[in-house]
Amino acid sequence: MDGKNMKRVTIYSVAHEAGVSLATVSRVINGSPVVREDTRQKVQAAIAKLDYKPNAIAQGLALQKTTSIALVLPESSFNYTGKLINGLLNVAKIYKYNIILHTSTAGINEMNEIIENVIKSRMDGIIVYNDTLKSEELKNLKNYSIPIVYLGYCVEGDSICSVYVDLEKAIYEFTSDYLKRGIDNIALVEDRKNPLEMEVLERGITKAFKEYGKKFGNLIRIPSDYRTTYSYLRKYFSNHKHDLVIANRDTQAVATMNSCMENGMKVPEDTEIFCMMDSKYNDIVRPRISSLSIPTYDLGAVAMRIMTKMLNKDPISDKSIELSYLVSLRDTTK
Amino acid sequence: MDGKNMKRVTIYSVAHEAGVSLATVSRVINGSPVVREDTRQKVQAAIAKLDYKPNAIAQGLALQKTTSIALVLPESSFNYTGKLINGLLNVAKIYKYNIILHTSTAGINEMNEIIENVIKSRMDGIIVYNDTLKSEELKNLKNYSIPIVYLGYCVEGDSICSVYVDLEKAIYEFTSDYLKRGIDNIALVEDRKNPLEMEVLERGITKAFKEYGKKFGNLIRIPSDYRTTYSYLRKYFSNHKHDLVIANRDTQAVATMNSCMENGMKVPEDTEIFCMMDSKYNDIVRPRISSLSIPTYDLGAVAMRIMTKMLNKDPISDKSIELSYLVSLRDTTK
DNA sequence: CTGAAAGCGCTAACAC
DNA sequence: GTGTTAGCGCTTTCAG
Repeated sequence: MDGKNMKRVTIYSVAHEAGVSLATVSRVINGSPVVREDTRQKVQAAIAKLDYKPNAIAQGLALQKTTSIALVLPESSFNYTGKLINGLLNVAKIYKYNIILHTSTAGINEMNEIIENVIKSRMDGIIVYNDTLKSEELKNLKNYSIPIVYLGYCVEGDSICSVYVDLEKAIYEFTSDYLKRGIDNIALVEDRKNPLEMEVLERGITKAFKEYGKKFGNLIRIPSDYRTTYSYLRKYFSNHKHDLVIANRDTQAVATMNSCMENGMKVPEDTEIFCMMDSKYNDIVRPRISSLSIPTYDLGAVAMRIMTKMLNKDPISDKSIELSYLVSLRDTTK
Repeated sequence: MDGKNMKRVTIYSVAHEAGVSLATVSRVINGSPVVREDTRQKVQAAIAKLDYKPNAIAQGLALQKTTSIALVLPESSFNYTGKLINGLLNVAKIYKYNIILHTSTAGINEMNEIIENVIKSRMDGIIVYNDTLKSEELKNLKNYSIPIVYLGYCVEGDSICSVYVDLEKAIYEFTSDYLKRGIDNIALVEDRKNPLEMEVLERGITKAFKEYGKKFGNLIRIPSDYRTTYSYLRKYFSNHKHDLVIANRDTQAVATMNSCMENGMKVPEDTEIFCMMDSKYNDIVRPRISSLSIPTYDLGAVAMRIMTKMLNKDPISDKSIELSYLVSLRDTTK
């Protein structure tokens, strides 16, 4: 078959080839039960012969739906959203949905651009991860009454569902356990790239301290003139010492660990280290860093599944789904 | 504005609101220079008033193009394709192209499914990373004369361009340098997940050995009954020793390092370690692993740019673009 | 069970 | 300059 000079093969070509009307062809394409068996055969033969592929664009126009959904992620987040994407894609594949990938840079106002695009392209839905979407933009999106699945936080709303892990509870429980044992020299390393997540973590840890009649004061802020977390921590730990240091991402946890060790501290004997967001590297690096294990794959898979439900207008028992976490204690915990 | 019960706003609505014909509205949307300034104003006012967004699907139908291109990656590859995606997405954004993300599992024959989808959705082009696409499938794709950009290897063809780094040359040069110094106890760790890449590496290293009148024989195969590379290497290095061990991905390099050290070898004194595919973790892990630095971001960016050229039918000076690499020597090299 | 025809929203000749 | 009209490829009443 020579694609180059070939006339486009449309539903008309098939209809003509099979000697039926295009309506009939449409019926067999869509598996309508009314068409007689022998005509179905004829049509299918014609389809095969011409190698006909229904034009999804035209179908989209006629049906007012695109079976495409937009996925918006923070730029450069693939190190920790990789499994999420796999989960999402795998169930999207099952339901025949296409995923259009967008990334947004924190701070830069390109989210509205993305929304514009999503509306113009008539996406059936949009899945947004984390703090990529500010509430004003969210409101903007609501005007178009497009189904939204929010990943990472619990967000309530009309055509919004969310799938998340309660990080506030996680860090609250984790630190409470230390406080109970009288250990309160606990520090939290700032993650400059995820301000919203930081807020959540700080809230959780503060709550734990308050319950024990104490005040949390060891948020290690990384000054903006330091390019990397490591370069600052290296200095910080030369004259600071904590019993437990909690970091958000694996890179920050490793940076913490390296900084401590290079300043002569023993891990975990002198300071324990804990990482909020697990990654495969936590198992690989020595000593292996203890961390929270979050079902990232499931986050994506569940998000996509609930999206299909919204699109099918299926009843949704729970508009916000909380997934549970595990604590994986490894070498950086006593 | 109440999206729910609002009538769809189309080009007709705008035309009516502005008191012009839909052709005129179409002209101002597409920035045609012929329309008079005051009517343009009228139309734009109407567009703003109605919050009209052109339907990209209808445009796609009329223009026979979707401004969408498919990106096919190996499943679970996001750890090392993350920057590539960022590069791709950033230039796609500039040219207003949407990226539809697909993943394919090695071995499983789902590539044809993806191709089917790509054709049905009338993607303008397809960008494929690495060994995701076998030659038979590639031939299949050629029937549809859809522009293809192949990432990772040099592939020649009619409507095919490729962007790649010559890994064979890289490993050839790197090992040659050792051989020149008389060091020939060099081993290569198998990467079960990237068979095609392994072939390339083996070819390069074998060539280097041959040029020095030697034979390369230290390919460390990971038996299939071992779940992880590490679990096997752990055992392997209890009775093997090499001067230099080369691994493909960072995880394998770290696994190698851990295995060596846990078997009492000193790195790099006893054995040096080198990693073919750089990642940010190589800088973080201690000792820091020496590696090849590949311009992953550029791979994506260049691929997308050349794709736009193909789509614009711009003249393309070079259908296959080789990007250069750097060797980053860190702590695992003497 | 099948066909005819209207419509999905937009573009692009072609008139005026 | 602007309007008219014929597609783009498909779905879906509505007849028969």
